[in-house]
Amino acid sequence: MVEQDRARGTGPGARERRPDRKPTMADIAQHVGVSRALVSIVFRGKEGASEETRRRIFEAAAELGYRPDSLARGLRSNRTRTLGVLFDLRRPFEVELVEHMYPAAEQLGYHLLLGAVTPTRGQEHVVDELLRYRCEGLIVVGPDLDGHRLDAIADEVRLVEVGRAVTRGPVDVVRNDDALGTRQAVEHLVALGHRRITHIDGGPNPGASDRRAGYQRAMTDHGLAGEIRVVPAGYTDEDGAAAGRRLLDGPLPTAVIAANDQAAIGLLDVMLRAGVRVPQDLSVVGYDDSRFAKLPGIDLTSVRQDIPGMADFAIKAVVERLDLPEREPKQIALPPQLVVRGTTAAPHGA
Amino acid sequence: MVEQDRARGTGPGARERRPDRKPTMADIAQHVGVSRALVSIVFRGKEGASEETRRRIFEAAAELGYRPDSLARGLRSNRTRTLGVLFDLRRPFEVELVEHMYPAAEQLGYHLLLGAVTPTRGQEHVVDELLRYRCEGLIVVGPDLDGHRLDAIADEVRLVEVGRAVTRGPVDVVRNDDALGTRQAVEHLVALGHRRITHIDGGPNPGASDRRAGYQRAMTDHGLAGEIRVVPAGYTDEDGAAAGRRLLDGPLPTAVIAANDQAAIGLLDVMLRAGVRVPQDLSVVGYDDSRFAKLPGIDLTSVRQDIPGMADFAIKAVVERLDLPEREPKQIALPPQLVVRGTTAAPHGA
DNA sequence: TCGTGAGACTAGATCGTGTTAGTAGCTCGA
DNA sequence: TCGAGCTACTAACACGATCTAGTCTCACGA
Repeated sequence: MVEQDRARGTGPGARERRPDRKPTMADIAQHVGVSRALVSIVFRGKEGASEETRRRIFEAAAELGYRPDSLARGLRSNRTRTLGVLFDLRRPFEVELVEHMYPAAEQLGYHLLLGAVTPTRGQEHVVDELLRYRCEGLIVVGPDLDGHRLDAIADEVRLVEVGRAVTRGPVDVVRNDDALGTRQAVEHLVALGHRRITHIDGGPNPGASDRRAGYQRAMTDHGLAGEIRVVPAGYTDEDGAAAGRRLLDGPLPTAVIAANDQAAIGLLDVMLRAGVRVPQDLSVVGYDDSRFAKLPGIDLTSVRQDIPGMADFAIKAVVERLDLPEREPKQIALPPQLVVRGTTAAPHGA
Repeated sequence: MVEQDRARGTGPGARERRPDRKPTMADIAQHVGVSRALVSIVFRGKEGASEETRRRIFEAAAELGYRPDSLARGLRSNRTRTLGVLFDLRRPFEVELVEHMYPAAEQLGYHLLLGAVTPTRGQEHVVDELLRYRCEGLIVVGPDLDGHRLDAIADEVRLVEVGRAVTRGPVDVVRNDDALGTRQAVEHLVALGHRRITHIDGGPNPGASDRRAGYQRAMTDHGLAGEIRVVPAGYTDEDGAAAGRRLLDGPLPTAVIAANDQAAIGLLDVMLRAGVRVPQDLSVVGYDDSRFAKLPGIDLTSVRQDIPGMADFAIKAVVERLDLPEREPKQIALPPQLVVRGTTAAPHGA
């Protein structure tokens, strides 16, 4: 049997396996006395092996400490069942998103290959790395790449973008309905009796323009177009603090909606130091419902993005396009939810 | 030439490459008119190819959009140059550690394969997955696995543990010198004039017992053995808040050292609500120097672990053991650094 | 007795690369 | 003229799995 000769050592002492080499299917085959192909059949759960043989093969595998080789499997079968996820480790929002992708992928029988963008590794670099590992699909969280580059990537692999508003080409897109989030914030405040509601703007950051537009439209819809006021800022503590100092120069509004939690926290700090009581003198709403918002000392009313929903959609979208190659790409914006905590209340005069 | 016939289509129209198949070295070889082996030589930068041929091969590769296949490469060469990293996505400390591992690995020519532990994927599961991808080394951050299991893993692959205090077996270990951190905190407070310094304990959590021991020894060394007081708590906001409420029942110390930042923040909140001024009435020190500590509204004095140092050591340790198989495993504890912010000051009476 | 079909199993090609052993062609010195 | 030693290159096997196209055995019906 040529098959069996391959497994090293037909000479004396052939029985023992080399301790420095990891066992392969050939080792199991030899141990059980069947062909390598049959071992493969058993491991893939295909029919064509007797119950008795299945049992013996599994036993031998356990005894030898066999572990299937993903590289060989992927190479031969052209199906790695692997999805690449490109994200930024420094953004807690993205990390949380990734965390929720795991169970979704697992349920559909796919693995996740994480590609972290860091200061030393740009998105371009990470995409390249992921594709070398033969990901079948790619999920790009918060893409920085320009449209042309993304088109080129979509040409090579199924692509899903998370968090980008406008896209063309054969790409699924899932994002938060940012405008709806600030609208919810406005409506919450209006219901409490507020009218003088100011928006702390997020500048050029992702989602910021939609958040601003949502604020403006909601204000207008409630007959408060005359009260619209937007203070330019950004997504950092410092941006929020600077905006807070600017607010203190003039007459205070009764409520502010910040573009995100960080900015809200920076603003909160400035206000508290200036003796402005929150929520009695000023209501504050953040955006993201981050871990910071939940801290006992902060307890910030904030807009929560549907992270599990986005993760789930992203995974299902790639897998669907893998299974049904001609499926049309979908673009979806999931509704966020306002989480009311301690920084909002009825205005003083109400 | 048998070699060239393998590249599909020797019949009419053979020139065009199939758009649905990714180009391989064989395609480049055919395009340039050399053997596949030579293409491999050029890509690996080995000698044995003329400058002219090198140039033509690189040109063809660029033109065809060739991308080396990591699976095939790893399979054949038995060198994946990949290090598996097992960590918990929900722990910002570990995420930050991983972030710093990237440049260290890159510099040594290794890739990182991230294996995230989540509620649905235990450490055992993740280790298995990483080994299937033929990682050459494994870095386990905050291992939960018992010693026997880790020994078994160390038998299959080079292993480095991050953050575990005691281990045996052929394993490198890098951790923070937790005891030194609390000692630094004690010395900072003593220098400010404090004597009644209480420790908010971390319970059974990783590092907590060392932090407690460091506190106790440092107090004793400064002749304050009689002032030692330990309040049982944990690593969460709630633990810290509960400890704070207990403290309020008796006479307050002038300073507390919490086992981590979260607990410190929970405690801070309780104190501020109770009208205790920080740092005038009570100094508070945290541990970890997390993002929370840096928030403007919190501004917590805290002990910073040397995250870049730990990441660097972990990567270098695995790679060294890969290059020099007989190198003795090292165990190291890196010194932390106290970051003084706004929650510590001289005690009231001083 | 023979053909047929199903069940259990195997041989050999194959995925894309790395690697070893070799060959063709050239120059050079004896 | 020969062999040695170089450079530039090629053929063929290997890695560990999957997959196609079989083979062998046995039972069954005609």
